[in-house]
Amino acid sequence: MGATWTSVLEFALLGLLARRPHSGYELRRQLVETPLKHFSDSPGSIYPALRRMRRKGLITPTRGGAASRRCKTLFRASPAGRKALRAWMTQPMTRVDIVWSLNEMKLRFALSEGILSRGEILHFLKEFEGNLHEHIGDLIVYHKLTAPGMSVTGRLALENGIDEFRANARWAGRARRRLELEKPDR
Amino acid sequence: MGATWTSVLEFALLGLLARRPHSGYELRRQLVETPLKHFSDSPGSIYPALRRMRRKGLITPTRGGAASRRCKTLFRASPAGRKALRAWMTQPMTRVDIVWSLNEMKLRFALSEGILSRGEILHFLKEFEGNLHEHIGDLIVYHKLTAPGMSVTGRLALENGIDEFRANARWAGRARRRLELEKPDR
DNA sequence: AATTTCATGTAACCAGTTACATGATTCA
DNA sequence: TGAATCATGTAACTGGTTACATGAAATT
Repeated sequence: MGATWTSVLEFALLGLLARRPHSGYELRRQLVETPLKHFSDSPGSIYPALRRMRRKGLITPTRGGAASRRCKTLFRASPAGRKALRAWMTQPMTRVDIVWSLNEMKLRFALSEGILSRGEILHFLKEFEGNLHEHIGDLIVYHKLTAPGMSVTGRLALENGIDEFRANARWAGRARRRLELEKPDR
Repeated sequence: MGATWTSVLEFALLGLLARRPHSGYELRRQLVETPLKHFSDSPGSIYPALRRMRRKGLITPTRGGAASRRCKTLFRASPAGRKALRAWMTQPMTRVDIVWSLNEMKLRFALSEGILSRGEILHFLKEFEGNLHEHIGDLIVYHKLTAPGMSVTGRLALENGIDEFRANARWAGRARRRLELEKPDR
């Protein structure tokens, strides 16, 4: 009871709505035009999600001034919505998240600017990198143990997974260093 | 009508059953213990999937000899199942698949040994690599065009995507070269 | 006037998740 | 005997997909 579940799609929408108000249509466009991190472009996912979020009090409808006579309903993140967004973004990351929710973790990062502090974003990257390295270590052990008995394509697929996680770890390191350099204070 | 849809999970199970008979429990274990490519370990996904596959004639129950008195029902891929598996694995790959079904493509590859010929597997890798390079090209263009207006974390997330696809492309090249070298004939 | 784009919905469906439930077999 | 593992199920739920449907505003 009371523990209202919020889906990843809802957080994605909430993240966009925390920056500035959007209509359902605009949100849909944003999601579709991003070449990464895919959600379906069908209205059948966005509009029901918006209704759910509204019921939960995460977003509130807004009148968009005289911007254009189209856009019937603009939404913005409510204070409760921002709070929920922050809570989602600052959840401690576990090994399980790396394996099962990698994309969700990346989404958290992608939307974090303006919501989290520089320090919190850096902390996220450190956690991300650490968990990735641990998981890569496990994968290498698993590879050593089981590769001999595997099919060649199975083994290659496993190596692909290791490569991918390594690319992520390297990226996290680079991203962290870049963030540490730029905006040196404040 | 007649166009029986088969989910990715079902193909994963079918791929395992094409190698050798398994019980539902064994399949579940196989899926869970693989550190990559995740499906849930709950019986609520495997057993209904097996029933669906059985209805479709993709698998047939088998008596596992006197291996052990446990395992009540072993399944194996039927000829129709093998045919469906081959058809799935040899589907031409599109750019869309790279973006929306990357994991499915990898699963196709991982299970392909013993089902596809060496030439077909190599062809898959070439298609994979080609599509990845095209997509990476698009992402770089998109990055150049939109990066200035993006948030730093958004831009970094996009770069993460590019890195990941690049890692996949490099892997595909290495895998292809390895397969071309070993087993030099036959 | 016709077409395209903007803009929002909803109804049906379905696979996968969660949780609950059961019973047999092996092991301590 | 009791616990852990093997082994298979099912009922309820839910979010996302597909497809259908509508209408207004802008563009041609």
